[in-house]
Amino acid sequence: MAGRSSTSLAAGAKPPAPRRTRNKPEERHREFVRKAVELFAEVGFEAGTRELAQRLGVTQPLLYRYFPSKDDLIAAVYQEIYVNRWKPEWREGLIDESRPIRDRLIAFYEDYTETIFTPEWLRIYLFAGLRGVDINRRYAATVEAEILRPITVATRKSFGLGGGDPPTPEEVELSWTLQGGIFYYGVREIVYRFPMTVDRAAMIRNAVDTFLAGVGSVMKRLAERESNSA
Amino acid sequence: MAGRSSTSLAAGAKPPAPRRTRNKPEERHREFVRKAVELFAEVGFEAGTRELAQRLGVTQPLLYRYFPSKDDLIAAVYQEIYVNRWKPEWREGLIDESRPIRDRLIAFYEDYTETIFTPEWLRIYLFAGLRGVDINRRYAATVEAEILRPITVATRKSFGLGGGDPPTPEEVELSWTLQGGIFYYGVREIVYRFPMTVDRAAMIRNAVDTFLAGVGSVMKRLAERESNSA
DNA sequence: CGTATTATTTATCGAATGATAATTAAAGGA
DNA sequence: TCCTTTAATTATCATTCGATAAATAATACG
Repeated sequence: MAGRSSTSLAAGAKPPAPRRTRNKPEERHREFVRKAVELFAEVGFEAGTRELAQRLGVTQPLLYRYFPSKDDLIAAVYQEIYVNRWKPEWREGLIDESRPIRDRLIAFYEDYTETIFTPEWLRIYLFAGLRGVDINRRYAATVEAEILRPITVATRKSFGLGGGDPPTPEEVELSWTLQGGIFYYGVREIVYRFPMTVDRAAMIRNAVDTFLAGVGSVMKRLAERESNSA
Repeated sequence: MAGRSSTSLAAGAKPPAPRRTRNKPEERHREFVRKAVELFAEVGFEAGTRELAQRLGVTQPLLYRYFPSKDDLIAAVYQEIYVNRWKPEWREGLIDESRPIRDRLIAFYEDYTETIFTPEWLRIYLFAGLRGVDINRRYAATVEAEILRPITVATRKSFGLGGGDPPTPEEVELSWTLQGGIFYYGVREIVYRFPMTVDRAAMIRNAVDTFLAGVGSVMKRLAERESNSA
């Protein structure tokens, strides 16, 4: 709430009394990034710096005191969303062999979707991917390493298949299909505002159950082909 | 090939001899749309009309003789991609009960992904969804009606479950998960340029097999719950 | 209280944007 | 061949954009 007032002044002739409150740089920095996340999620990265300044109740050149360029501001937005909101406990929960695989998967996807199924997360993610590939490629690499490989290994173990060796690309791709299916539910709901007829929890449960009920036979076939060719 | 020449003139001082070839409006229209698809896929809809004109070897105001505004040009691009490239035979193939469900699904997804797994299709689709929701919502509604409901019905039949009545939302959502999983493979490959380790055909085969091997038990559970609550 | 620091403002630049009006010249028909 | 039509051009306007320089005033500190 630092710096309320804005445009709702009686539409007189004179400039609206330049309110000038002096804030700590750290707080301003955080405030700027937070509002930038909001604005970029709505409009995209073409959103003007003037629009952002107006929403902050601040003049436009002030932004350039905190961020050397608009691209630096965008970089801070990426950091905020895709680094700060990542939870290491996701991986930890998935490799916790004391719980059934089904519980682990459902618990993970319920928490994960709670984090990413927001307009801010999803829309900025899509904007980023269309602007340049590095952010999304790096994020996808992290997801594969920290989420999908653990899921693949845990699933394979649950079917009594070899647990030690690293999962094959084709096995990991099976987990990607589950991940993508759930992800796309969020895109339809949040980004495309498609009228959803099944609630999120039921979707996750059914997707995970279909995956676990079906992936065993495919993994077995892949394992046999692997051992035959070896 | 109407109007070659462009910027590769000897970098003299004088204007590059205004080449003025007169073309039929219909051809120009198609040519403009085709190049607009190309440009918008690369840069997004913020791409300048001057850039487009330059790529066409034409002056910028000429665009406004064929399209009253940039938004009309964008609308023509949507028409070209999401209407003209839709194949009614997709639905026909999926409801063809003379072939096994597995063959139908694999054949459909191989042909469908061949159509949509291009930078033009995918990137413009994502751009469109971030610009406004109507295009994508309408497309998703078409996919659900023409593709996913047939898939759901055919799958249910293949498990000996009731074939007549319309599929429940939860059943359709199961097919959406498959659709989304495959769709997201294309986004990773084409848009994010993620290094793919499994080729498209294998991915489709494994995704469909996992779906068919797993969806039966979930559909049966849904059917039982349905009949119990009735 | 008075002075130094710096957060914030005002003013402005240059480039790029979508769009319009007026002008020019290529093609088709008599 | 001339004349009508209209495709395509040149010239230009009003906005908006990211960014910079200089002026101003709120705070911290002595």
